Amino acid sequence: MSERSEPKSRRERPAKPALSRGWIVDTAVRIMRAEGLEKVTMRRLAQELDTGPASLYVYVANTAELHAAVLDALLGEVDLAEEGGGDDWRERLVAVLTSYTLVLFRHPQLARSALVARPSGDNYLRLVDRVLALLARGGAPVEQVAWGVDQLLQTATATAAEQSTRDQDPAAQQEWDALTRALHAEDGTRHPAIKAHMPALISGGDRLRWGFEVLINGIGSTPVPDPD
Amino acid sequence: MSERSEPKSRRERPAKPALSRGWIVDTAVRIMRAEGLEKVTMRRLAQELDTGPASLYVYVANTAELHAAVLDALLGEVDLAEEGGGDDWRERLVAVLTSYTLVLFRHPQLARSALVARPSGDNYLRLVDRVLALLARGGAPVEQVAWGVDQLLQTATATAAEQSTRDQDPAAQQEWDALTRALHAEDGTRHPAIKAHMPALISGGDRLRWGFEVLINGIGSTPVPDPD
DNA sequence: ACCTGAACACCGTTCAAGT
DNA sequence: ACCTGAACACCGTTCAAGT
Repeated sequence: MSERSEPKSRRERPAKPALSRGWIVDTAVRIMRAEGLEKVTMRRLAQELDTGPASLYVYVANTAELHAAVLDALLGEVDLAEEGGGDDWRERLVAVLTSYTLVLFRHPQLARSALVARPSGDNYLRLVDRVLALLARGGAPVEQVAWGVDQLLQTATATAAEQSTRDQDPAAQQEWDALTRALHAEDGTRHPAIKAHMPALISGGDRLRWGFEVLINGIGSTPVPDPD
Repeated sequence: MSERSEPKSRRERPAKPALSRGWIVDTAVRIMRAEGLEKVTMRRLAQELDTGPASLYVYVANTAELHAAVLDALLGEVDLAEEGGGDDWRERLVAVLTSYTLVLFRHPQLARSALVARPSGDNYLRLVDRVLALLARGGAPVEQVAWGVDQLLQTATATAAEQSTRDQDPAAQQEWDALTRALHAEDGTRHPAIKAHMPALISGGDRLRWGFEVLINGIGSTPVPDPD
């Protein structure tokens, strides 16, 4: 009874919480999970938080910074493969990188923003530290390990950015279809090498894993250039 | 005299050319060179072509397709290293990949759109064919060569996408500064591996070349997985 | 077939004014 | 210090109507 008589405005949105960076980012993550990153706009976010867009600028510098914060929050889901399994560093390393890639896969457009504005948050640092440690177990020189981590994470991010948008965006799917059609139509007069490599050029298979292994092998066997 | 008496409208924009896909793309390239890809919008382009935005949709499906067309036009600038130099396939391959990366570097935001909507135009096919042919000279199995090309071009594209926006976008620069600061501040308690690899983690040097060499070595020595 | 004006449904960001 | 309404300066895309 007394509940029924409460003012309507108090019951609709129970105790609108005070604005804060944390609350803003949490809300942004929620919108992204439900509707995708493209809906995480300042205006939409403000609407969700029951305020005007200008209010958000007290806590967030701009849209890019907001997206970076959302990304770091998500990196908490990456499995660092710290327990279980054998002690094969290669297997563990591939597992961590695959986990990272899958997280980005699940949240499509985020991978693209990761390529541009590299995260510098806690979760990203943990990931970098872990990949460094595993790679170092292979016995490669420190310079190669240090530069290699960059390459490994970049490949993972780029792969996710490429694939993920393809799944969502029909236009990107069309572009890919156009490319495979162009490759299939190749008669070998203008592009003999494409013709010669043709079945494999398009074939599936575990390219992600192969890509990581290529890098791990290459990193271990390629000295960094003499700085002179 | 007779010139002076010509109607003003005829002299301002001499013989406004008929709309066509080719003319639209050329104009888009011009705007991009002068002011950057972010200014290549349907509305701005229409304004430049002296028409309304709706008219463009007769020739171009959407903004993404327009950007893809601009990208392929630009790939004409890539040096395929077809003459001169020794006949060291590795050197030539690195030269082609570097040229591709530099073209994307010069036209920042384009690299990002290349990652998402892969070009399927003439110039892209020529590039793929050339990289395939050079890589094949190394004697690696066809499957490894075919899958390797993807990896090489992806790394080049991703590197350009990463670096390039950093140069332009002050926000991206800030993110990078934040990351290097975070790495420097590392005391080793939470992230021992970062601490251990610290000088090299941030050092300069020819990372682009090293990255290509890592891939070339890895591609040659890593068999593709058994498909079973 | 090609072209267009006008509209729909949005954006990010700033700034003067309020509490 | 924090918050806001309102404005500025844009977007992509569609559609009915014209030529």
